[in-house]
Amino acid sequence: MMKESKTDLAYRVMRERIDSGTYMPGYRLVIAPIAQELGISAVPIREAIRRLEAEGLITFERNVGAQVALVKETEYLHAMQTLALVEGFATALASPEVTAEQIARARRINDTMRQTLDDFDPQRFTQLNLDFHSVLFESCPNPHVLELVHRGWNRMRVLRNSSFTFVPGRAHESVEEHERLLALIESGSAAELVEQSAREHRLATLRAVLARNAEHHEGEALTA
Amino acid sequence: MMKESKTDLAYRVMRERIDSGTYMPGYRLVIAPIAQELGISAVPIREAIRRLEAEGLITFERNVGAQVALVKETEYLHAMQTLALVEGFATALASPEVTAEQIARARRINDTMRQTLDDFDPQRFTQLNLDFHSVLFESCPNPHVLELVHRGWNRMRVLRNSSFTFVPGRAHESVEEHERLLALIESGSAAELVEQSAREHRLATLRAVLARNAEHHEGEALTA
DNA sequence: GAATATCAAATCATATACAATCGTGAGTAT
DNA sequence: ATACTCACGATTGTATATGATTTGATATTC
Repeated sequence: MMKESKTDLAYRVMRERIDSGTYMPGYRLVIAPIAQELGISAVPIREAIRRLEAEGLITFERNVGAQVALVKETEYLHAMQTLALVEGFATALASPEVTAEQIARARRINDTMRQTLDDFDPQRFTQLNLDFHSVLFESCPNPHVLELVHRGWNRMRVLRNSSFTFVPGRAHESVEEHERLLALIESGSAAELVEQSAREHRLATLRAVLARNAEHHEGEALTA
Repeated sequence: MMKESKTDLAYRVMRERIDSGTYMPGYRLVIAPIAQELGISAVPIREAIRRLEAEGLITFERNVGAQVALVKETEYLHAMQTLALVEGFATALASPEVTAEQIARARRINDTMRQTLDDFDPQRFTQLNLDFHSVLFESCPNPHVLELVHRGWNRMRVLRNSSFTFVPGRAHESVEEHERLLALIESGSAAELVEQSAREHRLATLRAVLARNAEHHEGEALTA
């Protein structure tokens, strides 16, 4: 087994900290202290930062440095819209290839989601949601599209500790939509229908979050 | 005016050489000689390589190095399929915002394309095609989607000097489809219709290339 | 003769040292 | 008070040197 490179180590550590919220959006990633803490030099840190930048988790400015990406409402809208697009397509591409076993597995996950609706844990629900869709994506033959899906998920991860958290009231509908989506795939529906349905599923979540935030800040109107 | 950083210089030079075909697909990008030639050290070269990798123009393997991306037929299919997806969506998003001036500009470009059909130059036609769609994308409000479009174009650029060149016979249809697309946008058609139409436009090109290559190699069958 | 071990050259990976650049705040003129 | 300049500290950018890994050729064993 090959030892993990320093660059990969730096990437992994920073990535974990962004995911866990240790580095909140806006946090400045200063190279020198991180290098000292990890006991490695600055160069691998720089390369890891480039990588995180390419994935959109952080922003980088020349001679100024890197910071965990800040996400404004329009940014969030655009990211989710894009995610809806690629998830919808990935689901449609996978649809004809999905096996009965995968359907069953996805349905089990969705049942678990339904059970957790009583005492709701956003973190856990989000993870189960990822698992659910991951099962469907297993059969997607186009790795490019899957890569874009993962990019989108990364982008969302940064927001877990921001104001764009999941809307509890939305969870019920989400579970029902999952069920309908499975039925659609099971019955061998046309790709366009599956794509449309999966896309709409994500867009509905987007609209729920935006509506909640609009109430909360009672500020700017927005066109979904 | 800020001086260009060494990393940017290295990126620009390598990028140009990949685009122009000086570095063909499969060409190994060895750091040391490039550094010596440009009169800079290895570190900026490495970072530029990371960036090119993130954009998908080159592949990189640990302790082995980088080479200009090789694209097999299935790879090409997936990349084009993805491009069709994001271009279609970008066009649909832009559609309601497109101005009469932009329509006129796009139509002029398309007219130029029609004129070049007589003595056909793939390189020039491809460029005009990019210009045409770029005009429509000017109004696209979602920068994420636009970024994905550009990623897709980068991916295609590598192929200019491979076996996946444009099919001359396809050019005529392409010009006509452009005209129909403009009419659709002008008449304020529904987003779904525009998206479907723009996506299909790209997929038709994909099918033409695949069909040509299938004849040429008369080898493997493929499911478009 | 085929498979495997050995070694050297090429290349990548990282550490260290120093140069270039940027942001900030004190000081000064208006 | 405001705007401007400048110098300093913090931080990034790059060069050089050295260590680590891969690869391919050659030798060796069975």
